Amino acid sequence: MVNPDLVTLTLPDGSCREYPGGVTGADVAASIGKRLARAAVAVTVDGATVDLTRPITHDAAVAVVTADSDAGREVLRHSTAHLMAQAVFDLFPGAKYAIGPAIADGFYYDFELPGGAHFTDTDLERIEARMRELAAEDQRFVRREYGAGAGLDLFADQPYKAEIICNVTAGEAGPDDAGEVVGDGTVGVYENVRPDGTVAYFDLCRGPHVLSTSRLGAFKLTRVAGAYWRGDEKRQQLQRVYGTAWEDQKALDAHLHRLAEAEKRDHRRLGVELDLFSFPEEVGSGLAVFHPKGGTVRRLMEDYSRQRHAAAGYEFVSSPHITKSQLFETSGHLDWYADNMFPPMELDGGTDYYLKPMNCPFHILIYRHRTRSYRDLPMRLFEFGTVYRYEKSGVVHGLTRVRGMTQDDAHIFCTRAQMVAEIQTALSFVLELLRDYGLDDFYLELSTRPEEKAVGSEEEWAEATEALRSAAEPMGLELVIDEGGGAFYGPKISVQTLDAIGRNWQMSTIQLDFQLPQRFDLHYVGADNERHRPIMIHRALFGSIERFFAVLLEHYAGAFPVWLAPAQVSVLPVADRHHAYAFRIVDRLTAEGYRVELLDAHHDTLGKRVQRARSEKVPFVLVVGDEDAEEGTVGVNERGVEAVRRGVKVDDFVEQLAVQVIERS
RNA sequence: GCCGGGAUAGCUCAGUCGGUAGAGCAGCUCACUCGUAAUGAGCAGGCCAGGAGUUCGAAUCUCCUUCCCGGCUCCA
Repeated sequence: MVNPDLVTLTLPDGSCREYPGGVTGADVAASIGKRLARAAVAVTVDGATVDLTRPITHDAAVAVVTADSDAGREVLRHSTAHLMAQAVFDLFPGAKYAIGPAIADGFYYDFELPGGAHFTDTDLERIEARMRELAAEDQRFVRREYGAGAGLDLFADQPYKAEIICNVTAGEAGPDDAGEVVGDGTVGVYENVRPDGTVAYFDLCRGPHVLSTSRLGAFKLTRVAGAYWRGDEKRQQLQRVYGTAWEDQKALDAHLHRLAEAEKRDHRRLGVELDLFSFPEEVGSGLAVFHPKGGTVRRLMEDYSRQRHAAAGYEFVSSPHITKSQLFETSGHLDWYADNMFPPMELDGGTDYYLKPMNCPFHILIYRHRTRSYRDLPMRLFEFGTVYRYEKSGVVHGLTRVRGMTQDDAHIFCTRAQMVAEIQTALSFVLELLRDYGLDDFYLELSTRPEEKAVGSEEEWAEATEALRSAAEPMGLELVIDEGGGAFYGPKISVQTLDAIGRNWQMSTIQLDFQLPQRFDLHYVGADNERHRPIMIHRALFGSIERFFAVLLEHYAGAFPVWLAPAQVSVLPVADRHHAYAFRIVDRLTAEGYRVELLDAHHDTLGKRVQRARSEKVPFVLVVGDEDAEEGTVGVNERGVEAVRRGVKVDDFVEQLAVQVIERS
C-alpha cells in the first residue's frame, strides 16, 4: 500500500528514500549530511534543476547540486548577477536592467544607466563593495510566478524586461531569453527578501537560485564594456559589467591565477619578449612586421607546409597584391565584401585598383587561361597569398586579427563527382598537418548559408552544405552547426583547434563554391567532349600564417619545439680559452643545418649566459669547458629538464638533436 | 564602427598642487675569465604618441588625430 503522503525519492547512488510530500531539496540534503546541506545550491528533480526551497510532491529522481559542480557554479553565478544588479540599482537609481546570465567562468549583467551614463572602473569597485554589504544582509531568494499580464505590470518601467516577456509569450524567445523566463507563459520572478520581510530587489528569472545572498562571497567584478541589446549593432548599446564567481575563495583565487598564467603566454607579450614581431605605429593598425627570430619560425612553418603541399599534389602559383576593380566586380566581392576591402586607388586615367582581400579570383584566372580537360581535374592551385582586409578598428587583435595577412591558400577545381572525395582528402590533410605542428585536439564546425549576404540558389546551397556534411562526418570528430556563418559564395567547414590550455581557435577553413565558377564562366571538357562546369573548393589550412603563428606561440608558451625554434642550440664556453672549442661545436652543428648561437665569455658570467639562453627558451644550452675540450664532449642542458648531463659525446648529442627534429618533438 | 580605459627610455614602470624627466632591466665601455637561473663600475639613451588650445609656464588641464588594451558586433 503506497502512502499518499509520502514521496519516494531516488538518489544518484540508486538508493531510494521516503520523505513527506512537499519535502524540499534543502530538507533532502540536510537528511543526508551536514556537509552536503552546506554545499547545496540547488537540486535536480527528474533532471530539472530547481530551487532548494521548491516542494517535491511526487516520486522522483533527485540529486543535490553542490556549489563545486559546473551546474552549481552556474547557479552561484546567476545569483551573483542578481546581487550585482541590486547593487547597481542602489548606486544608480533609475537604471534599466536587460539580461544577466551566467557564462563560462562567470556572469555579466547589461544595464542602461539614467541619462546615458557609463560605468567607469571606479564604479566597478563601488558596485563590488555594495554587493558585499548586500551579501552580508542575508537576503533570501524567493521565487514567485505571475501570468503574462501581471508580469508586464510588474516590469512596467523596465522596457527590456517587458520586451523579453512579450517575446516569450509570443513564442519568439531568443536563446538569451531562455535564462530569464519559464517557457510555458508563466513569468518567473525572483525576489531578494531582507530578514525583516521587505523586498529589496526583484528580477525576471527562470532560476534556480541559492537560498540567500549570504551564500555568495567568492566573486570579483572584472570589467565594464559596452554591449548591444540582443547583440544587434543597430540597437541600443548597453553597459555591461562582467564578473566571476566561485564556490569558495580558494577556487576564485585559482581562477585568477589561471588568468594570470594565460596572460603570460599571450602571444603579443611573448612576441615582444622573444623579439619575434612587432606592430610599428608608423605602419598602421593590424599590420605586423616579423623580426629575424619570428621570421625564422615563419619560414620553417612555410617550408614544411610547402613540402607537404607538393607531396599532396598541389601546384604552386603566385599572384599580385592589387588588381583592377573589374576582377572583384565579376567575383562579386564588390557587391558582397566591399565593407571589408580597403578603398580603391585611382590610376591610369580613372581605373580603380583594389588591394586583394582574397586570392580566389586570381587562381580562377589561372584556371581559365586555357581550356581544361576532365583529365586535368582535380587541379589544386596553392599560394602563400598575402591579402588585405579592412577590419573595423575595434576588432584588430595581435596577430590573430590583422589587416594584412598571408594565407596558405589553395583552390581545388574539380568535377561534381570528385568533390566529396576532394573535401575529405583536404580534411584529412589539414588534420594531419596540424598534428605535425603539435595540435591534436579538434572539432569541426559547419557554417551554413548567411541570411542576408549570399549568392546562388537555395538548392545549390543545400547541395553544397550536404556535400560538406557527408565529407565531415567520417572524420570522427564532433561536428557543430554554425547557422548562417558561411561565406557569401558558399558554406564552409572550419577546423576548430583547442590549444594547450583549452582555448579554441578557428583556423582552417574548407569552403565549397558553386558560384564563382558560374560568375567566371569556368568549364572543362568532359569525356563526352561536352563543356561542363567545375566545382571550386577554397581551403586555407593555417587560416592565416599570422594567426597560426599566434596560436602556436601561445600553445607552446613561447617554447617552440626543436624543429621550429628560432635558435635550437646555444653554445656557452666557460671561459675565453674555450672559445676555439666552442666554435668547433658551432661550426659542426651549423654545417649539419642546425640553428646555433654562441654566447661568448667576454662579458658575462656563465650563470648570466645560462639565464639568458633559458629566458630565450632555447631548447638546448651546451656548456663547454676544460674537460669537454679534452674529451670531445659537451654539457647538455635540455629545456624543461632539471638535471644537467655533463660529458655527453658530441656525436651522441647530434644524434639526439637529429631524432628530435625528425620527430618534431 | 560602438562603449570604456590607456600611450613617459628598447622593455617594465615612477613622476604629488601645472614649474621643463627618474628607476630597474636591456644596450655600450672598462675591469673580471668564471662549470650552470642576473659580477662590479662607468657611459649613453626621452619632440613625455602626434597636432591644436588654455596658461607667464603643460608629461600633467581641454579638444582632435594616430596607435594600444578590455568588451560588443564582425572574422582567417
